[in-house]
Amino acid sequence: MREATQTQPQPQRRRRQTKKRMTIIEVAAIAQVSPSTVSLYCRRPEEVSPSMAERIRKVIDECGYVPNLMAGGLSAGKSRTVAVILPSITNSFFAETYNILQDLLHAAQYQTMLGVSEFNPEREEHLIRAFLAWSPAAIVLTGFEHTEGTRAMLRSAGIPVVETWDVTDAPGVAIDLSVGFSHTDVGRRQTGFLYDQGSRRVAYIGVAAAQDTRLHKRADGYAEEVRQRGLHEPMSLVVTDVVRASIGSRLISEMLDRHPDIDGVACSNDTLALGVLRELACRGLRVPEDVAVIGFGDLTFADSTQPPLTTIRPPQQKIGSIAASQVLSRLRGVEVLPAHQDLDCELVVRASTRKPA
Amino acid sequence: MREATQTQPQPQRRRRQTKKRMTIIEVAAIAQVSPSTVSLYCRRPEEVSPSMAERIRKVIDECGYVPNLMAGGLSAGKSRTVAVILPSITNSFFAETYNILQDLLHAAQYQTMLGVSEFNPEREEHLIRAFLAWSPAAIVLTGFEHTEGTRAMLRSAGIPVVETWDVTDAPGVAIDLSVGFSHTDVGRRQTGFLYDQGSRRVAYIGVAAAQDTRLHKRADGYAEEVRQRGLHEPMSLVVTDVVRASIGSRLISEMLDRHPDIDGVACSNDTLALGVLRELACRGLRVPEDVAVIGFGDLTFADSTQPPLTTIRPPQQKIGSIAASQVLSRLRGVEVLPAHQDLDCELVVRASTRKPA
DNA sequence: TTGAAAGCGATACCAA
DNA sequence: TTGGTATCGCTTTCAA
Repeated sequence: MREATQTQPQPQRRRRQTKKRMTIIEVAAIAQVSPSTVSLYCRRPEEVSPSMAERIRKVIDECGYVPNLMAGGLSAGKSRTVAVILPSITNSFFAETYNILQDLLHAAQYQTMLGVSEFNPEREEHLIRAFLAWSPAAIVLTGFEHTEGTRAMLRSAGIPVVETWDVTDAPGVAIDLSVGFSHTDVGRRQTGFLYDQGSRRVAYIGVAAAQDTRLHKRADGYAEEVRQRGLHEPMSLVVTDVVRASIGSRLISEMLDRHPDIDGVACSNDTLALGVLRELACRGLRVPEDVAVIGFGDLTFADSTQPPLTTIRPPQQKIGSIAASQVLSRLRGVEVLPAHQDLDCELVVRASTRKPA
Repeated sequence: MREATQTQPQPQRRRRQTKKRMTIIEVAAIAQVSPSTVSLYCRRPEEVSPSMAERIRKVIDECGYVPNLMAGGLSAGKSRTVAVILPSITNSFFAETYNILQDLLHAAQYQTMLGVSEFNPEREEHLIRAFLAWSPAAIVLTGFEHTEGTRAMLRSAGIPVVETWDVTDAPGVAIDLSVGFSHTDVGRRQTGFLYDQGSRRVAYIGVAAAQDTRLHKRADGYAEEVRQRGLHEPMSLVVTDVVRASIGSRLISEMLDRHPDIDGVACSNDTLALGVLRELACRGLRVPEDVAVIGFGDLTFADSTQPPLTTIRPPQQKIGSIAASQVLSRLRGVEVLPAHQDLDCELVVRASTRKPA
């Protein structure tokens, strides 16, 4: 409801009634300097003389002045914001990457905006479109799988783009910068390790959102390794579903029905592996004596499963810190080398596999 | 590097050389309407005549016009952004709340900015200060524990504030709106259920960041219930550390050393409970026959531990959806009732506890 | 229903 | 080093 009358007409017609935040002009007035100087102080304090700096600092502190980033961004044509898109943050390894990224970028005075795409490229495009309306200074994505629309938008946006959690050799695949690791290698390594510790018939099970190409690469790595060893045909079971441990139980059951003689299982994910361990225990199969199990992710529970889970630990934090430094270097105009970083995963050997010979 | 000469002086001096995004003025020119009309169409299409709307829509689609939200926000004095602060997103129940929030707010054309406070109120204050520079339309926090600075900033910001994941009776504690559940009740319920299913000596173990007051409330609920039953003194072990399953093993060991006769354990967290299960198995104690175990969180692995874990499931998604609707109602000027929602948790009974009598 | 014009609060160029 | 001033792109009165 509005007030029916106004006692006195305001000198300027007012557009908003809320108590307004302080502006740079008011700060300048109180500190008895020009707004330009205050602005300069806020952005590059070292270029202002110490005496003025001190005067301005005091006023800002006392008044609790918070600069309006929208005004600044509009004027500068860009904002101190970095958009980050992750496929998922629930019980996944990606969350840790965001934590590090947020910390590092925040320390450099950049805000992060997080979008969760649920492994869906259309959703990702939608998120990116929304983010671009904020003129972000840079954007961090997961993987190389994007819609054409996404690629077009990002190219014409002319800002640094970092794609994470995967690598590519093929030229022209990466939009700009990238940091990640080879998922094919992960699949090979999981599988190879199972053979090395004595398994002779190794299966692969996986669950993921339809569009999780990284999972499929890991499964491909499995198949390559199996073929190279030449002991049997690949036996893999990869389904599209939400990742729940109970699905691991279901999948290993199915696998055992089809191939009762397997003695090793590589899983696309630790959560899945947990379900596998449980199902094997229920069936009276011993781990690792009858069936060895290896996971992926090294999630927080992996060291306490029964038996503790051998797994591959992706460089979650390193991905975050390198992505941050790539972004920051680029924004500072420093050349980023290498533009594409290929990191290593760590094999964490626990009790769900035997000691390799 | 700059161009050495300019063939013709530009009509206006240019400030930036990058290819610029399309503006509302250009859209208006092409569609042969005024910028005001385009703006109106973007915000309230129904107030524009169908013929004009169609003309504008076509131009926007064809040109891929993306409005500059910073300009809009600056002009309107507020942005279509909602800041969300969570204590943690790695292997925690909070992540799911963010997913739902993001979805619902996005559908209503609001962006979310996520900050992770790591359970640290100072960090939270810092994040909020940074967010406020974007003039968010609303802000969603976790818990009622904030610094004085935070409370002051939020009060003077004059925007809807929703505090989540906890409830309070005390007047003046909540800043504005809230939605959550009673952690004391959770502690009581975990404990009560262990008694009900036959345990006579129930212990509590917990791990959390120092400032996680909600965990302490759950531990308090445990103590209350123990005292009410009157069978023994409370036996609890709550430490400050990162949440890893292996810590559960350590804590239950310590507990058993001090109190070898316990026959029930309530855990502050499922991850912890996993470590407990493992340690009990290692010691040859049967679950639930010798010691019954109950967790909190119903994380994705809880149905596949050995044995599957009885636990309390917090209304993660409901918190997110109610928080979103509280925010949206308030922003639409609708009165939000009730302003403080007290939700129920669900007891999920699995095999780590006996059947209650 | 449509349009003209005055800001919104910064930045960045240039001159002093 | 400091300050004057013209924008940045949109929203919002208010008048037509």
